[in-house]
Amino acid sequence: MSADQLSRVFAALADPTRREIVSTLALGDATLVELSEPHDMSVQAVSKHLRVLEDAGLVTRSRDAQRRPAHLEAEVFDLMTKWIERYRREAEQRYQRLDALLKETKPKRGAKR
Amino acid sequence: MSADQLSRVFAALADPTRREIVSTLALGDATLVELSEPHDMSVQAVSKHLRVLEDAGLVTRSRDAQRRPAHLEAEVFDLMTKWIERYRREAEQRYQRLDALLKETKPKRGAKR
DNA sequence: TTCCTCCTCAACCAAATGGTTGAGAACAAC
DNA sequence: GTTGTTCTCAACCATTTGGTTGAGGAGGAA
Repeated sequence: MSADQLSRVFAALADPTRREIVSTLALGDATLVELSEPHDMSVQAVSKHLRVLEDAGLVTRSRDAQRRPAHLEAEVFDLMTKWIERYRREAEQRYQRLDALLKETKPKRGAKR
Repeated sequence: MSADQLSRVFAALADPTRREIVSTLALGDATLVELSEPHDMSVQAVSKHLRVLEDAGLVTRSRDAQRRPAHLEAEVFDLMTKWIERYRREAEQRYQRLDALLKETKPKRGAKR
């Protein structure tokens, strides 16, 4: 929906550490310390990454005593794929039209608006 | 392929201005000034955005006198969709397995590695 | 109670990001 | 030639980002 959320989702996945977190969570929910173990950085740093994923709506967190298990929200991926597919399809169609055109005539691309 | 390029592609699309540029280019190649007109910022600023898209491999540029028409490269989108689809599918499968499991027994999630 | 684990908050820092202005190269047109 | 357009480069600035350390709250276990 909002351009803002789309921006946050793309920005969240632009970081390799956060993509690894996502790939871990795809295998099952996990706590902060569990998510931190594979990474060579402080727990606080991973906590910040998790927060970014949460703000983007890619991750939700529940409560289990002092633990806060993180859970991957797969639906948000659809936001991206829809956006991507739209422009990929347009670009491909345009490419095919151009291709067809080239087979007939030698067009002079009129650049003006 | 490289995690680096994937990071650059996601980062490039995290900005609304750059997404608008992509959506414009999906309709056809365009020069810098043409791309700048709709945006309330300097040509140099748009040039920087275009550079980011270029570095991510989303855009290529040709040469026409002093003009440098930008062209959208649709193939790069596949990089993203492949990455996304992979984890979306995993997460969905896991969800369905968990769902099936819940219908049989009451499982205690063993959090330890 | 005391102790240990999990997590968060705050302050700080260096580097990257997104914008600006000004100068100038390359080229077409007059 | 001069003039105007397109684009790039460099310097600068404010804000954001991605990390650190230190302190401390909440809660289970001894």
